[in-house]
Amino acid sequence: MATISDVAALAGVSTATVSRVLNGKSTVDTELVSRVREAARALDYRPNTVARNLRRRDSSVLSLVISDVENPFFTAVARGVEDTARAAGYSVLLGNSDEDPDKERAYLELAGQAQTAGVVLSPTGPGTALPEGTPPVVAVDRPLPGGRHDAVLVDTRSAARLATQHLLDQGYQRVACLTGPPGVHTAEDRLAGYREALAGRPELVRRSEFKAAGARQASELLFGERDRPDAVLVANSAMAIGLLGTLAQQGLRIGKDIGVVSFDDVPWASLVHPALTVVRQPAHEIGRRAAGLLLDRIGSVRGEAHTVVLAAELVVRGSSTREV
Amino acid sequence: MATISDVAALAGVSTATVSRVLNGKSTVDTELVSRVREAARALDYRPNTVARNLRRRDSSVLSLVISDVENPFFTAVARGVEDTARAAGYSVLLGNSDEDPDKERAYLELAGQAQTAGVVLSPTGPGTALPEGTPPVVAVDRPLPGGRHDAVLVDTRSAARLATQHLLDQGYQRVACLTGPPGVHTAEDRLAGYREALAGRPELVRRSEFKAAGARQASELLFGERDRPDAVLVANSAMAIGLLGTLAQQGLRIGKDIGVVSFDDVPWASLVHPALTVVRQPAHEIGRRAAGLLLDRIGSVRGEAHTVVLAAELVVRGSSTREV
DNA sequence: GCCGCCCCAGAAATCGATTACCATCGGTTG
DNA sequence: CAACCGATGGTAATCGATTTCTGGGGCGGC
Repeated sequence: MATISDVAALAGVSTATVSRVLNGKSTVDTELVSRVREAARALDYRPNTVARNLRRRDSSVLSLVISDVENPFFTAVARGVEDTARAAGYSVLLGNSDEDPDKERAYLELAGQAQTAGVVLSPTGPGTALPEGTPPVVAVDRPLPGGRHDAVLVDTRSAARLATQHLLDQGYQRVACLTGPPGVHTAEDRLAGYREALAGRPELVRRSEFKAAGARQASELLFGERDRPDAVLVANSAMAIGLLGTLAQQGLRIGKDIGVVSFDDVPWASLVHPALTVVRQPAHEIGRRAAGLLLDRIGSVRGEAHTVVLAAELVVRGSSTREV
Repeated sequence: MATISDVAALAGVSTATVSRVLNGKSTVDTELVSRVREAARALDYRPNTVARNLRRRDSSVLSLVISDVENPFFTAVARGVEDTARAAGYSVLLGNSDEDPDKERAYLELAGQAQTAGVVLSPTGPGTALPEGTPPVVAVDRPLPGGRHDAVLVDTRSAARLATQHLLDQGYQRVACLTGPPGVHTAEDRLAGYREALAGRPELVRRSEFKAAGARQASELLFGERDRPDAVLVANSAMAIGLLGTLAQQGLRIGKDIGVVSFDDVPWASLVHPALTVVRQPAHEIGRRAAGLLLDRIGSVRGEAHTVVLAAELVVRGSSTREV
């Protein structure tokens, strides 16, 4: 790879001039400008971003650290982040923390040490701490403890309340909630909304990881018991897969014997029969807003932390409507 | 952030000694070792990886450039890459080319300029060229033109042939193939396998992007025509969503009126009714093998290009079996 | 005609690490 | 006893860019 010195030598100027021409920072004689451009083209010169970042002490790369790349919600968020970042001339480097605080920490360290300009982060849990030297952070989906950082969240509690209320309105009597691990903010929030809607009725709560396998196990236990629910609110799409597997195995007719509402409007939600009622979260917009906040923050470090809360939408389909 | 000079000053030694202690490259007096370690701890020192990479002219980061983060196949590949990379002490930076050659090129440039140690790439198409300065590359899913690079592929052609044969064996007469855009290797390969199985029977081929919307349109046209197929081989899971949507709309009973086999064993394949027959590709293993090859290549640049071809498996479920 | 100012471009410092090279010291060998 | 050797640690070069500093030349004002 050609370096800036090679270009300077070929053009017969100093490296300072080459840099000035290529960055357009200062006026340079047009004759020299064309000599430099010519030389750069001839050598197929590309600036070494490592050297540039070292000197400039920043870079035009955003880190995106998400808790599960295999979750369609987060990949949609990732798309949103990428779209606005690219529009602003930034690239996005994606790390998958896999809900593991150690991996998360490793990626955050990398984000700081590699001098990325900022981080969009979906924190694994309440224990998430930012290593020293971490650039500006915007939390998505879940807030960071301390509340000193920008965040883009969804009013998932209201959504859970409305979804539960909807099941009750449809005549389901005994609504269960299958939510995520204790301490995970979204899991607790959805549970809280569920409880609000129950308004004193007896609750029926099970927890598992935000994965299909865990939800499968949890729901098998739930439906193996005497006092079965006749409806379930399930906290994400992967868990819905586990739940629906169990229901099929048990021979329960969804929408009749059992009502189901899931979080996240995945593409296949309309393909199962009956189609799945879901809480649709504006995943793409979450990503776009988060990237927007982050770019603002990078532009000027000052200012209060902003928290944006977006609304979720209940999309009613067959899985929750009693076919009378 | 503390720098190596701060540590050196606090420990009363030179930066060279600090570096030697922290990298264990050379023997250093135990007294100095402990002073340095103490100082590093006291200052919460973390080496600046940008500076380190500049000097060492490499890094322990792998780039992963995939063509669609929202495609479960590629996210599973990504998990595989990440798993082996992390085990070897590497981090993974993920870029989403979104099947767009320009974005792909931008990420490849970044991979080279940021001095990542290597790239795992699913090329967007036959036009993919590697910019000068690109580190070692392993292609996944689709080969790179020229054949001078390592690759991990799937024998998707045989799989397509077997899948088509399976549909014919089940008594379907008029099997269509809904595949990806012209020139995309996997699209062509699957089409070729389909044609092999047809063995001269009249073919019925439609193409669209590897996305649900395109497949939906294409299949609406396909089923709007006079001479409809009675079975379809569809080239990926996103396209299957579009196809299944059309079939439901048309009131066709899957597995009876119409047989369906899709590529990619997504989690929801068993949840639709009837369950979807699929070609299961070993996505996670593809990622692991690709990262393995890449790490080998990074270790020693010499050697022939290796191409690993993995087998895919036909998983027969209800969507392709005539319920007699 | 002289002084000061501005503009431009080169020289050199800088970012923060690694590492080639050299100096010192204690001990061993011929 | 001189020459040598290995271990150790400091000095300074280096990676490849950006940016500050500096100096020379041209031009306007007095």
